[in-house]
Amino acid sequence: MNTPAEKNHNPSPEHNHEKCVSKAIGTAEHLCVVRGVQLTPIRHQVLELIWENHKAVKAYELLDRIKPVMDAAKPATIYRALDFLIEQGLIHRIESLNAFVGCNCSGHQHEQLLLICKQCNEVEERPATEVMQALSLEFDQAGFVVHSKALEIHGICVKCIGLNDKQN
Amino acid sequence: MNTPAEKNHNPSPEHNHEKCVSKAIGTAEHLCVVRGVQLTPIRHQVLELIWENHKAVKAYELLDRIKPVMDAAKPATIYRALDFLIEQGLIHRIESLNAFVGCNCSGHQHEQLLLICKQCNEVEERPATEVMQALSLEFDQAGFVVHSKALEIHGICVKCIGLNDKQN
DNA sequence: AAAGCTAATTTTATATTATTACATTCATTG
DNA sequence: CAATGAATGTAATAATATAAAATTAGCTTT
Ligand SMILES: [Zn+2]
Ligand SMILES: [Zn+2]
Ligand SMILES: [Zn+2]
Ligand SMILES: [Zn+2]
Repeated sequence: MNTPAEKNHNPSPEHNHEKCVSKAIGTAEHLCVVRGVQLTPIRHQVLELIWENHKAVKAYELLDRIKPVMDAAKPATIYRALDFLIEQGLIHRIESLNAFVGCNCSGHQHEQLLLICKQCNEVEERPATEVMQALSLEFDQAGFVVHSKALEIHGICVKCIGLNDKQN
Repeated sequence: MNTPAEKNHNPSPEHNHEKCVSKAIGTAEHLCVVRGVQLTPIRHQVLELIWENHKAVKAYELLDRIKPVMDAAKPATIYRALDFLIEQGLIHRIESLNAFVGCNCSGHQHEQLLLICKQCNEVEERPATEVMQALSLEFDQAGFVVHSKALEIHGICVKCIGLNDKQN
């Protein structure tokens, strides 16, 4: 496979991804202890796979990737782990892609604006405070009581624009 | 079937739905002529089914509902019609539900805020100008070039809140 | 009218995503 | 240790969506 999404495999040098991972896993472990829920080996495994990079990843991709380690894995295995991680706010489900991505705001305000790059498939999470405020006003005006939000934007991220420009 | 989503089947008296339908179908016919594209019988049929109400409707529900009239209908029949209607901006796809709803801003600005009621399943489209402006700023700050937006809010609509309150 | 072209449709098959149900195992605690 | 509830294993299937090839219908050109 060599789709556009697979290009740019190496993160930019100034991005220390090991740090991202250790922070995310550390936070997850801590939160689960605090909350008295179990970050079991399967759940831990899935969370690590999701955090291999900042790209949106599909459930069945995760299944394929976990099989070498856990031969018994079935769809339900993955979906159950994903459900748990979503409940605990450790990952986001991207509705418009049927895909998942690690959340790096875990524990704080969780419904962020997701900027999803069509070219590198990376997802940037943004608090977008002004947007959220404008949304609140809108809900008040409409008399609408919010339970959950999916705010997903598709386009080209700043890194890919830079790369594209260089190529010309 | 008698899920919560099927309650409130009668639109409020002040809502003349025939008017909604005739406006939507009229606009669609007009736009297709202007654009030199064909609103074929199948596409027209599907658009009418979608406009039976303001609720989100699933592709396979449409398939079931169109079969009595068009026995030959298959998934591809529906999905092609839906693709066409989406391309022409005549309906919205609701990513977080895998469902569809008529668009009543057809021809104008198309990416609106969708307020989706969990109780009655109706979808309200709102231009939400302030939100859109705040979003634009956010994209500029992020250096992100937008191709498309999915702005979907789930909760309880003002009508259902009213009904719920009366019941207490 | 016949041939050629294009958009739309039909048909069959299959891919992808997600859930259900039930049996079993594991961890915790009384 | 036994009871309990949480988590996992396993199989089957449901729900959503697309691919590909053959056919048809409506035009255009000759
Ligand atoms: Zn990173
Ligand atoms: Zn990118
Ligand atoms: Zn109406
Ligand atoms: Zn409602």
